[in-house]
Amino acid sequence: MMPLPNVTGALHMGHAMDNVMQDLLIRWHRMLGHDSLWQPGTDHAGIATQAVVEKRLFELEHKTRHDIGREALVRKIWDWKDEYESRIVAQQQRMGCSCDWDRHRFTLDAVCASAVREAFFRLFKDGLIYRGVRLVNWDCLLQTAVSDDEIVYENVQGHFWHLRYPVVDPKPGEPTHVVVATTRPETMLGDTAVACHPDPRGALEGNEERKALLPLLEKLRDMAKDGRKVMLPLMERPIPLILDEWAKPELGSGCVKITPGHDPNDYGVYERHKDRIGVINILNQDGTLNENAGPYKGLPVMQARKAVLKDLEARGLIELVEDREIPIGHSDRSKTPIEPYLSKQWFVHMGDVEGGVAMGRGTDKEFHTAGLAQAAMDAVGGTWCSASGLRLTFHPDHERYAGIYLSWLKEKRDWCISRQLWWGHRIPIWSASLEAGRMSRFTEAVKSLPESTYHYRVVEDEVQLCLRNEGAEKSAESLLNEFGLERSPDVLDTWFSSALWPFSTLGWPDPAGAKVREGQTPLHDALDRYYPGSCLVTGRDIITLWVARMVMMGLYCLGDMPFHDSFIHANILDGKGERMSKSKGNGIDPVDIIEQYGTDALRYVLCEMQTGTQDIRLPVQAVSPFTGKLVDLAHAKHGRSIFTYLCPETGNEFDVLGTLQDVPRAKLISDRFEVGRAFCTKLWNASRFAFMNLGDYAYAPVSPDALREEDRWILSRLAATVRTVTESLKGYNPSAAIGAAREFFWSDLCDWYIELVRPRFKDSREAPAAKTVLSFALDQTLRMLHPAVPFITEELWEKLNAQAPVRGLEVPLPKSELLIKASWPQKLERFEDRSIEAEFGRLQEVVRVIRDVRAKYQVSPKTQLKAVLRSRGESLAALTKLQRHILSQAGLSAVLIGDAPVPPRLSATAVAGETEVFVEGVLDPEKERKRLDKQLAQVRSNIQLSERKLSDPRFTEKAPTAIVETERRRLTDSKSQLAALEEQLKQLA
RNA sequence: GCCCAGUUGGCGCAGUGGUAGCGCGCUCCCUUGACAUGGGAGAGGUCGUAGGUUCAAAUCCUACACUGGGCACCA
Repeated sequence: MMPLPNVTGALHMGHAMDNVMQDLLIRWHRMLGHDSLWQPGTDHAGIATQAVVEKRLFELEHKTRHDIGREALVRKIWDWKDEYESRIVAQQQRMGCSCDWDRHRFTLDAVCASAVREAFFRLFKDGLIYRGVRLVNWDCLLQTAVSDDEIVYENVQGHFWHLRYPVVDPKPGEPTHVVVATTRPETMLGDTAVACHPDPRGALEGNEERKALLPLLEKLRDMAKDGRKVMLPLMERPIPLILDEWAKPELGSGCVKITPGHDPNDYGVYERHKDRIGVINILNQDGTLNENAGPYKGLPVMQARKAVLKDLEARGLIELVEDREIPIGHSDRSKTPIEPYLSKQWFVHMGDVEGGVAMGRGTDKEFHTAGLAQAAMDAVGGTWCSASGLRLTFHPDHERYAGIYLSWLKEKRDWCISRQLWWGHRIPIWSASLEAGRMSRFTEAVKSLPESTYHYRVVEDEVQLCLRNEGAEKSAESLLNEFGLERSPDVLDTWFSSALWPFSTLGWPDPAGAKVREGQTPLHDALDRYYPGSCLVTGRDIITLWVARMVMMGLYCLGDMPFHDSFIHANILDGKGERMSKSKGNGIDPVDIIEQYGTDALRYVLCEMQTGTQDIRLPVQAVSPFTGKLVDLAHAKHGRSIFTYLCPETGNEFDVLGTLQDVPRAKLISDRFEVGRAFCTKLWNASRFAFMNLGDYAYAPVSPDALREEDRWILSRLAATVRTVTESLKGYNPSAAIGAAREFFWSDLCDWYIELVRPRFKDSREAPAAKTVLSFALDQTLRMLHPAVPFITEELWEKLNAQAPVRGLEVPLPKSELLIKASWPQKLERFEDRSIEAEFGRLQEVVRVIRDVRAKYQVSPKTQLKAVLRSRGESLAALTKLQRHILSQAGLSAVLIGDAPVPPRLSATAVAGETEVFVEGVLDPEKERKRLDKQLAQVRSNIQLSERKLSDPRFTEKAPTAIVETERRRLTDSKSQLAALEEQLKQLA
């Protein structure tokens, strides 16, 4: 399942990472022959989208949603959705996402809507959805409840006011005032009590500093026991002193004002003292004060605060004002401060339930659990697994991500699912307050509805009727009218529908009857075939909001996991380490990268960056609209605003958000993607070379003995690479996979094999085997790279098919016209050959040493040199065998190899492992001495290290023998190197 | 406040007990028919700090510092 992007706006690099990781996996699995579905879609994103559209409506037309009404606003949001959904799909398609596009879904599609309806119905019937009066987080601008997850805390410079509440009729020896402190003084208008601790002495045990307060607190405790009151100033309302442990003697004055209507903790206090104190709501939905605020009615919160303070000041009731940094919850969407607000909302019961909860009721996977949250907790780690044997594993660091998941779930806090919005799935509840007679007539009449299409609950005098689907709505029409039942105007939290995404998209609860859009693939067996799914790919910020809820709802509705793997990829940060986002002006549109560097370059680099749990810093550059050059935003100077920068060359100002009319817009990109472009170019050119040389290649089986050393070497390297790439993908490590493929392709195939094999193409006896191996290696390379860089590999595949239609070694490989449908490389273990790789390692070492001599002496590559190699053991054998390659790769006209050859008198010398290299005819004693000195220093320090180790009996006794052996060998090698170098230095002198 | 990560060459990152790697950037050399968006060679790191465990620590443990994240709370 694709993590459905919000239709709030276009995709940025974070989404690109998410989508590319999914495409990498889906293409790989497709090549492995797995039955694969990648279900694409978009999310209506309730509050987020409505907020964006409302904001624009106000900016452009100076209207609020109330000015234009529900229908008109919803129409505008649909327009917005259409625009951005098509833009998102276009972005994803340009990124090469190989989704099942004919199954694209939107969370408000009919298919999804029926799942939402069904899930809601079941939860309601099971008593897991209820309506309650609760203190919720209220967004005064959008005028809706928001969940805890939609709040961001920001530290704001504020004050801490200490207020004095007069005691009603103080007796002698009693305080005349009680001091309470608050950061929100206006809430005092809604105070219904002042609390102090029932046992201040116990609470202050061991707290010497605060002991002085004890007499006062004990006095207040006694007064509270006595039922005494204080006078709430301004409102002139007597309110009781109560005893509650919420009052912390170690803080402030030790007493606390209780405002149950506007503080979650105080609401808790209210619930414990319902018999004595009440709840007063002083706010209107728009954040102004209501009639309960008396003279302050109509004022917005901040103005009311000033007025209240002024009046308290005038009465001398402010004891102290402290400056203080206060974390204030802001609505993530409107960015305005959240007000705790008492209102009726719908909740999903997350905690344990008496008698437990039946999960997947009616399916063959049905099981029982203590509660919804508990079921989701059990699904990760532990011994639980579903009836089909599944549980959830996070990748690449299960413990870490499971920790985040669990720490959130274990709170088991009820989930507020109602939103006072117009954009979303409307809650399928019809309700009315009925007096007793009508209520009993209703309960009779409702029985006429088709059984199992409805469920109702009576709470006090209110009936709450849930209708299962649109059919049920039709049959209930007259009943609804008769009793005046009205549908809730609220819509569901957007996460409610996304929690169902893994099966709502597949037609649950009725795949056969599911109404898909015109031209889309009908669902039929889709649910059986693709649920449970296998893997969910997402970022870690979504683990709680979405992953946990999908698990919960999947288990509840179908009795099984929506997926068993969750791949958590890195977040993309900018050059300063800040999260990338459009609104911050550091967001990169993947399409801009694609235009600059190409899709495959984008994908290649994203894969390379996805290493593990490490977030990725992606330095962002603007393309200067004046010079076309890149300007690094981490170091550029700002212009007039934080979204404008100065072009360092021209000094002109440009804008990265594109909101300022008079300032030119600059595109944002990152030169980090150059690597990807270079890789693709190299791949293209190397393939071109192969095509040129394959010429009239026709496949003929090649027996292993027809292979030359370099053929066996490259096949061995290829075999190891296929293994590494496959294992890395299995372990959700794209970086390791692409790294291994790159290393093979570039460093082995291009830098060595192609160079070694080049001469053979001109030799008719040598050419066939070389062509067979080259075409095979290229074939396998393209397959391995395809999931990461699909476009260029597909193009090259077509050309390869034209040039060498049949490829293979001992047997021909099955043909595939398209690479996307070709199979993943088979294991090539039979070619893994450590000894040939070791031999080539020695060859490469020697060649490098000779090239180094050339570089140091600035000998032109055209100049052919002569060399003498003094070697022994395996090195001697390998070098002798590979002599022709030494000649061609080091640019030698002659080479003499032996265990005791006579070194030329005047020669540059070097040591490569067990081999001494003498390059004839080039010698500058000064330079030579420097080179040898440097090598000597290295060898000496190695010897010192080894000797120190070996002379320590603790090492030789305690370390594993293999390690000690290696160390001994290292020392012998180093010593013979030392001797050789010293000998060479002596020759110079 | 609690918890979890990260800290490795100028930059971005690998490396989880046995003498530090990759890519970019940098320096030098090279336009030889795949490729200068390239090739060859090279310089550059006492692995955040301080202790500890171990024959041996970038790697394990403890503390601290900084950065990021999660959770809770904030009269």
